Amino acid sequence: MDTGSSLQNRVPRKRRKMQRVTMMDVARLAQVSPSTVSLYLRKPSAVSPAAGQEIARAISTLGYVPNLVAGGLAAASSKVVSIIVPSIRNAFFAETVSTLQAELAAEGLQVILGHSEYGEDQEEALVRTALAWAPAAVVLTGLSHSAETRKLLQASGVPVVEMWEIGGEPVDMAVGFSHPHVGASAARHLLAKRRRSIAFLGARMQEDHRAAKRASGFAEEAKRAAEHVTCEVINHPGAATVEAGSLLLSRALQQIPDLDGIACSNDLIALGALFECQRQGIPIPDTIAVVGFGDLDFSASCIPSLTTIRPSGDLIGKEVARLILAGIHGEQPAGASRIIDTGHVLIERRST
Amino acid sequence: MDTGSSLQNRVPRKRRKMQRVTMMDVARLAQVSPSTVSLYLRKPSAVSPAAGQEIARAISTLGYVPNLVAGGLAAASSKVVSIIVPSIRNAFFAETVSTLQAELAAEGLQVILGHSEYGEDQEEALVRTALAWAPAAVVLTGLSHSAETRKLLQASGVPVVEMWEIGGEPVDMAVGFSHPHVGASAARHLLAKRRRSIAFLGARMQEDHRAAKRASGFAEEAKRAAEHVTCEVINHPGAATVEAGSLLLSRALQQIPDLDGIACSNDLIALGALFECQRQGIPIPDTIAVVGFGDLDFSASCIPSLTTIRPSGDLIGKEVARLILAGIHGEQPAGASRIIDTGHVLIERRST
DNA sequence: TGCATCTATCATAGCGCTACGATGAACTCG
DNA sequence: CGAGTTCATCGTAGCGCTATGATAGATGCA
Repeated sequence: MDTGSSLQNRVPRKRRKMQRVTMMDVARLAQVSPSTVSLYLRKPSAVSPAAGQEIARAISTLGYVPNLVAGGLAAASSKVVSIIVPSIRNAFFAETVSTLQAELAAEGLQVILGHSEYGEDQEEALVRTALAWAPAAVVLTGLSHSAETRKLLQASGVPVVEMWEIGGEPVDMAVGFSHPHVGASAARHLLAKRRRSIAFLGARMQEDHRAAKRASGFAEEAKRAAEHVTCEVINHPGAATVEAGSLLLSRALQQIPDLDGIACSNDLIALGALFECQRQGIPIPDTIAVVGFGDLDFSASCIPSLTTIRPSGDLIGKEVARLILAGIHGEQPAGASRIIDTGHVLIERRST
Repeated sequence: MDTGSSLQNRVPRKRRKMQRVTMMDVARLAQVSPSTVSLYLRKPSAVSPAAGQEIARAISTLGYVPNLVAGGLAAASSKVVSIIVPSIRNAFFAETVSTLQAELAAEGLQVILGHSEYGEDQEEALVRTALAWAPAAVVLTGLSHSAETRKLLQASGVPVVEMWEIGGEPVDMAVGFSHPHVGASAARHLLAKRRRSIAFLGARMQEDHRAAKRASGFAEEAKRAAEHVTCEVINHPGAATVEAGSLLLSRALQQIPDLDGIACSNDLIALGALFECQRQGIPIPDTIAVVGFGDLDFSASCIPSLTTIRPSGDLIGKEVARLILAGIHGEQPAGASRIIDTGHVLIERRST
């Protein structure tokens, strides 16, 4: 209708706000074209020092902040890595996410976080929105996912790293360790300490498949290793907390009166068991030996100090970052190098 | 040069890959225009049931995943909330972030995470990249930021929530509690228990301003409350761990031989102190009363159970989410309602 | 001096989507 | 029965940036 009349040469005819300082503004002030500014931002060496200085000055004068959303769209790859963990409240994953975030941030990558709460459907929804960001990579926890999740990921063509578990076929890449082996290590250690009535105390194993695998590795090793060994697996349906550990120990004592060794699926549970023994006056390790998992903050300092299996969430984070960065820099890991075993270490302390 | 000759009607003349299933593809298959698809995605009720069904079918046939990067650019507001915490390894922040993530995810908002590691410069860099995503909101920890950070945030016009601290002037909104008050509560509790030689055990207080404020609130209350009260603040330069707690307790005993009460800036430190007392055969609370902070997982179950101050990271997360969502839905909180005091609760248990 | 080779810079076409305004068709009602 | 209203749908101009190829100048070499 109106052709943009009157005084203002810039009638706000169309579209939204135009507050933001854009690359155009910087270019105008620095007396260069927008492309040069863009080039300077991505590859400063390709721009003459004079122009570069001018641009830098303009950027700081205007307080320009590049719009990564626009950049991501134009470049068809946003500088984002999507991480999906069961829960960040879990110290294991907190450690991994923390390390991963730090490593990726150093390369200018942002971390987008999601919590699946151990639910496959929830994970699927998270993967869906994750992919909607055209991420540089997607990081998942474990190897168990819904069929739809796998399909989505495969179809997207985005690099995928599954962490904290190996021993199955990953969608793309995997960094972690074998959970059955962890369980087996714990069992072997207890058997070596001449324990014959042992139990695995776990929590939420109906959902936490990895904990369940540690339990079955434990049970199988116990069965294989020797005759006249009693072995039970006891599950607490709620979260893995110190309180759950106390409950589980009481329950184990009811089921196995001559209990002399336990492995816990988590150091929090082990700590709860320690406390419960102290309450009941059961000497550790004399009567019951305790092996934990996780080597958490308190495990070296508690009384008695806790024998535990350290999976190294830190190392997992570092390796995941390495794989992702390698992928971004063009190297396509193939074959066996797509699966990295970070192993586990049994740290013997006073509780066994 | 070449005009796009030969067999292929779609020579890859210009630009990048065009693999992705776009809204155009969906529109084509569903026999509607792209705008209708977009409308359907954002407001299904505005589209006729017939067209909607057709579109839904097309989406699932093609496995279409909308590109939020493009959407964010077009709408000038990406569906992202940037959260910057000192460290996710800290159980407090893990809890808050977890809750916040869950609440925001329910409204279709993604969380982008950054760790400042208690560094103001690092925080500034994080804020800069955070703003580069044109986020729907930015969430920071605490009220202490570099001048440049504040300027950046103010200039951006993005809603900002500072959490885990109130008692100063926020950039925009704040949700948290008063740290000096927490310290004072701890001091009052110890004094009420007739303790007269008390100490505050903290870690990393040169960087963790909030812990430092708890300490000074503690010291001031002790000074104010009564004469002939000895009060020391002892700092461990490293991270707040159980081990640091043991060290700090030993140090406190050296400095104050007749020590009879301590407040710890963190339950991990308190647990370390508990363990150290147990090792040295010091009865708790008879000889030394212990107050913690955080009400962590183990605090109710340890021996003796820990008197502690609960700040409720959960509640903070919920309130932050509420503020953000209100802002997105157009309500602009003003005045006092921009600052929410979540308070703190002292939970008395066996350690005092 | 003439022509090929660099180098620094630029113009421009999208990236995939949303929001705006417009267009008909269907419906209402005096 | 025609003017006004509502409703579903559409066409299209950007959002701010990057990547591509083009264009001048500067330089090299015969």
